[in-house]
Amino acid sequence: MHRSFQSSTDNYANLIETYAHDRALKPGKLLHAHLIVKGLAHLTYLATKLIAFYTECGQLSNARKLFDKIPKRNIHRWISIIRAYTRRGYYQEAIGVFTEMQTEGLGIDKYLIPSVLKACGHVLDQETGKKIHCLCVKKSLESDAFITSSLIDMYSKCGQVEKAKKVFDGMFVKELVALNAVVSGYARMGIVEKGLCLVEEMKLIGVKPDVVTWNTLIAGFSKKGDYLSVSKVFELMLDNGIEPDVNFRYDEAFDTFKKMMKQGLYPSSATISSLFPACMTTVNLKHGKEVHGYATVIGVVDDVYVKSALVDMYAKGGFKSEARTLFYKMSETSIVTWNSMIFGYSNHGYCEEAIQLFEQMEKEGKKPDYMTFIAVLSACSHAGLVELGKSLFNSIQEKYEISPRVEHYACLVDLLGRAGKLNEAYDVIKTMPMEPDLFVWGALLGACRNHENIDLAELAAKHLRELEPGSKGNNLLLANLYADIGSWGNVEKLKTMMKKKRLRKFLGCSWIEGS
DNA sequence: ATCTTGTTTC
Repeated sequence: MHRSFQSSTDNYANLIETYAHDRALKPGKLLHAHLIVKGLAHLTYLATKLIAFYTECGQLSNARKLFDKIPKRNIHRWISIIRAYTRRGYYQEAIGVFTEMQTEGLGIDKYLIPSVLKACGHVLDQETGKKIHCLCVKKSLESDAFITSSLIDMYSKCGQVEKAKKVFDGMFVKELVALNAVVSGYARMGIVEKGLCLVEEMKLIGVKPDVVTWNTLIAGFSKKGDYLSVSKVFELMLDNGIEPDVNFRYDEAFDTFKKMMKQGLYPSSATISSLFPACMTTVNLKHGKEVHGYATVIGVVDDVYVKSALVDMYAKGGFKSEARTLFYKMSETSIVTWNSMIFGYSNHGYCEEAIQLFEQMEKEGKKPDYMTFIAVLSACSHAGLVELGKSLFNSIQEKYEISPRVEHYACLVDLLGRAGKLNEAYDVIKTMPMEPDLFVWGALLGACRNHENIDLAELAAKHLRELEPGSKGNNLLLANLYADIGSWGNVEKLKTMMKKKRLRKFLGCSWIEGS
């Protein structure tokens, strides 16, 4: 190949990458046309870049068309489209293409497997994940650190933390990323202590935890409301010194947080990137702004994690304009940020805006994920938009090819229940493809109280007692319902039953800010 | 050379 030819294709490739990065659809299409005229568009090297470009712009059918033009046995085309899909969150599609590739008998590529496993983890596709695990064992790829870390992450995300741990135990050199993935699995299952133990254990053999490790632990303990452990982790973090990957003044940042925590201001929703639990769900804008200022001063405010956490903080607190300003100023958006905004709108009664933002995502070719639908369905629920909610629920699978999770069914039951369609809600529960969890029955019970349906309420309460034997809250809800309709005998019966079972009221943690 | 971990929940 001529040198000049080579360098001109390289230039084209770089240009396509730039357009992909900027999601500059029009210039990219023009360049594509130019390449066709020049007779260069068929080159695999450029075609694979164009596939990534179209995927990045949300133009899936164009990406697929190009993909179909490259000869089937060319491995680069498979790698390029699967990676592009995974990057943009088209996980189901990525898995689909991978399956296609297996059908073609092309075997597995060690650089491709991590992307596919990532996709499996995101859509909870354990079945494909396990198959890939088997293939990796067959091809002796389990010793590859990237593959092992990805396997661990996949099991961890699918709720199989013990399996993740087993793979981790088999690792010859313990990778930090793999450790973090296991810890995150423990956190997800609510057994963060195990994660902390593992971290301590790994420190003994020279694996140094990093920012991600600490954030995962803090997030895990915060979610459980175990603030004592949160401070313990903070102390540990200080003792260990953080690997400085960003150049700023850790000491001052932590002094502030330590001071805040001494005052009882614990971060209750875990946050941020390079050390910034920018915190507080019980939104205290004063401290939040302080942390925001801090992040600005030390120059981490543009970090996507930091900014997402800030948007979330403002959105949670109902500080609409602050959240919105930050959101629209973000150069790099993450699906989490969109979701936080939609939740923020929805939880503060701006349901119309929540739905509008969802529609805007669509316009911008941003693929919603399962969390987006929880957010937008709860907006419909609050606004009483039953029909819209139902059609959105159906679109999850049909249009977006995301498998509805138990959370979505809980939203649907809530939507129908609030609207008084209790029987329809119960039908959903009877026909849903997975076991209803406590949020599903909880939604039904709540609706039963508002719409005074004793039979269904008793049924829901029965299931809740089985799912959550230690809790008193659901029985209280039922007792309130009995009281509402004046069924005092039943109230007494329930009280006796609760006494017998010694159901103690949970001690609630609440934090009220002193002015 | 390409690939993996941390932010959002009814």
